[in-house]
Amino acid sequence: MKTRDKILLSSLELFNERGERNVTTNHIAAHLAISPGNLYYHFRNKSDIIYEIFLEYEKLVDFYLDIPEDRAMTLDDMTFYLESVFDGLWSYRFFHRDLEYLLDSDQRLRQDYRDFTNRCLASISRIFEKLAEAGIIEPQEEDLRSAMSLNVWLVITNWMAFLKTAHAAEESACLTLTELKQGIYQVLTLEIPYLTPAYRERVMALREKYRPALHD
Amino acid sequence: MKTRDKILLSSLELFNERGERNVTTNHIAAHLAISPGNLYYHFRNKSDIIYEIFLEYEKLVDFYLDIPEDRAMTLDDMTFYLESVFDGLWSYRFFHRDLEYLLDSDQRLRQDYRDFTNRCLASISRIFEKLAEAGIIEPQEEDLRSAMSLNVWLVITNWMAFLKTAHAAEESACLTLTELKQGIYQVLTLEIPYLTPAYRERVMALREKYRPALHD
DNA sequence: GTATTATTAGAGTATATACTCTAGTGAGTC
DNA sequence: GACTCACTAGAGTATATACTCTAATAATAC
Repeated sequence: MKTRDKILLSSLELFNERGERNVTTNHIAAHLAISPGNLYYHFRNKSDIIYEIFLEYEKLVDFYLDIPEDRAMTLDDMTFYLESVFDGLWSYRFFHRDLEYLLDSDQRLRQDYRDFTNRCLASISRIFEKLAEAGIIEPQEEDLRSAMSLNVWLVITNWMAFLKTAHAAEESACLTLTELKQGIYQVLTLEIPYLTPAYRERVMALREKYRPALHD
Repeated sequence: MKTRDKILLSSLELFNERGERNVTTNHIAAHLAISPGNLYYHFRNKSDIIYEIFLEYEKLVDFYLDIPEDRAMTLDDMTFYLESVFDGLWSYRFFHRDLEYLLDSDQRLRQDYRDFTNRCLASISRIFEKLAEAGIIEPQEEDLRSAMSLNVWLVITNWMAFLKTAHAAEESACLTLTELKQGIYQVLTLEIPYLTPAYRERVMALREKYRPALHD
């Protein structure tokens, strides 16, 4: 594997584990057993590394949230979207943690992230629309749909932060993908009142699968 | 005013303006035109300053979320809770921005914040319960009520972070209390499906007051 | 082979950061 | 006037951080 790619991979790993704030370029170089000079040969600065990682993240989520327009939406589709988005969130979890600081340090990233958010919100809204077309949820006015989409986005992107702060121990590492996916339970909670009678039972059963084991 | 109090006040001001990460103890001292030594005479370290500010924040929110048990809840009460909580969030807005890092650096704070969260969640849940007793919303099972409360908490505590990232310009300073209160619109969106016919119109009208002016 | 280019090591730098240490000052007490 | 004690100044320190510079080595092109 190319050094450049190894740097991106290690950076992501360290950022996720310890938080971007606690990971310096020297740490990254040391972790790879290369020199700082080498790292700076491949990247102009730390922001550039983060920016490239964001581009990967963006690509992944855009791929997941691609909505097929040639057919109706199924419950399986919805499950896939939820699972995928939380997978993506997990893989790039450092990103949302220090988001504000990152955006303040890199205007390119700020603009791109803004566009990214808007695309995600549009996708979520489109998913709601197609779920309604498929008779899974009741159709809603556009106003309500976009406000709901925004709430879904808020719950999704901040679920992990909540989990981390709710944990008693400092070992942030003990957070698991399974726990993260309890976020799906929270998202489905938002949908409950809008479910059609035909699908209510099935969605509730799906939701039950993600119920937190023990609310500590 | 005592130097100690001035330090707390200036710290809060600078933290809110620039973010805790961008404010050093030297900055704080310089801003007050006192020496670093002076600052460290009053506080053992930066964490201690933050911890004391948290205690203030906690006290304020606990005060706001005190729920009178001797009478029924009104719509005005609900409006008061929402307005107050967003006011508190605004006054201590630096806190949620770097929350994870802050909790990692101070175990005392982690434990206290955890308890604080649980109290808030309990209050939100209790508010829902009393809103149901007052016939404003339909009563719900406890399970659903706590999941809903958690969603409300997520929307409230992360609304500002969302606003900051959605803004195109870097001037985070241009964020206003008015914009922040559009978060109330989002919270009320969560309640819509549960409103009783008797109150639906009134709550919807209330919600309309907080509607974002222009969804840019 | 030779020239060129891509890659790497590793020492080094300017600056910042949280925090310490010593030497006071000034207001009140007896 | 001597003493105490809360408070303050300001220089200083150890460490960290992002990043640079030079020189060397490996890979590739001709």
